[in-house]
Amino acid sequence: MPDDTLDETAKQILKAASRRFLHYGYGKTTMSEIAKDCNMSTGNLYRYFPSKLDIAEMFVRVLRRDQLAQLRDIADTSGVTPADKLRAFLVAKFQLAYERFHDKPKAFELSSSLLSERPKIAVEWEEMERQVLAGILREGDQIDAFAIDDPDAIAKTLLDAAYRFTSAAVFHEGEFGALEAELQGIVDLALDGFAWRKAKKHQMAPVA
Amino acid sequence: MPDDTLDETAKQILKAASRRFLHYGYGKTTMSEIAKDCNMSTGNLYRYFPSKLDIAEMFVRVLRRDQLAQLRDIADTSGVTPADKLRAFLVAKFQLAYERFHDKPKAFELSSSLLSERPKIAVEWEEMERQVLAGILREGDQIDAFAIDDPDAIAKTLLDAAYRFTSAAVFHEGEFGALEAELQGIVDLALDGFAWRKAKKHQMAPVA
DNA sequence: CTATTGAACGTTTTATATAGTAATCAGAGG
DNA sequence: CCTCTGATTACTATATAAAACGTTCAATAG
Repeated sequence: MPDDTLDETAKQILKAASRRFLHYGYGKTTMSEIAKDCNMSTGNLYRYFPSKLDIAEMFVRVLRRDQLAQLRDIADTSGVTPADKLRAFLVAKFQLAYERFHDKPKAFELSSSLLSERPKIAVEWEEMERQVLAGILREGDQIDAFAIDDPDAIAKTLLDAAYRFTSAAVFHEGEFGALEAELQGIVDLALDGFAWRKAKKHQMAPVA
Repeated sequence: MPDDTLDETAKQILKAASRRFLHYGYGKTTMSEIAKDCNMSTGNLYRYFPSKLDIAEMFVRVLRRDQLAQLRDIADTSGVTPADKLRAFLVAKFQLAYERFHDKPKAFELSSSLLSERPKIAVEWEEMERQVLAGILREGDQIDAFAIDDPDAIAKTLLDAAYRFTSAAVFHEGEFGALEAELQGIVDLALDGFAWRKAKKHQMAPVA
């Protein structure tokens, strides 16, 4: 959504700002540089964005929209078991956090600056990602792969359990492969937990 | 161990420093203040501790020794199922981290300062705690409550899964009760995972 | 010889002055 | 009217000077 409701001038500003944000970082990019890149005055920038931070927010929103789309793709792929989707979802989320921290330091700095000033945005994203994960769980319940009462609560639990590997705020030390293996250990255990709950449900049903 | 190998003068220094660390924080405590409290010169402090940071390290070691003892007590209690021990262990670890962050800001600052300069100490403590948890798992395996191949690896997985709630480095927002409930959700799922593995093992055994 | 001192040293932290920046707004241009 | 400007303002960050700090060590005391 973010991109499309903007007029041409706003897009131009966003593009110029994005280039500088990625190259020099948020703190080292000035409004007058952005204005100069667009051949306009600093004052005019404020006709299109309320503040510098709002330009950054729009930029990060675009990035995150793409990442969320990636996670949705995983959830919507047909011919994959819910268990594999769950696994793929968490590994992809880990991979995104890992890359952001290790390979894209400027984007990481930008995200950090933004989220420290606008914490609600993080909550909003977490909520959206949780819904995608809850969708996978719900599908698993319907297909009878899992037995899940409250998909949203379980999604929260899974995200908590994977937090160490999926939160960009946590420092990721160690090799990618080693960290991924540890995450897989968590996923394995969770899937076995689901298997047990499913078995228990089927066993109980006739009794009740 | 830390406390006992020290002579009287060193204990006196440690005591004076501890009082100031807890009251004013590590950064706002100076070596000359500690010296004055002990009626000695700054230079003499260095006959008993190599540096200010080493005084802090000794102080925190004493704190942590008590906390580790608390966790060992949980593991060594008789008449409690391994599952309940596991739960109690993780909840206690969460509670310690929560208190350190919320109720003892100076101790938290001290820990942070120390661990940023001496990261190996954190690794050392994690290792010790993991061994205690692995002991609980091993007991569970022997009693046949769990089916666990590699207790140490599984302990690592559990600590990873609980990381969000047990790492002092992670900002704990929200009420204690709500956070504990989320942690319990993780423990529940993990225990169900163990139950499944146990069931699977018994089912497989006759076949092989 | 051992235990202690306190001035001296190099570094870090803090206080202050300076420069630069984000955001505003009265007015120019179309 | 509506769009845009750039000098102005209040604030923030950077650079510089001053104070404080951790640490050392030659000298002193017992």
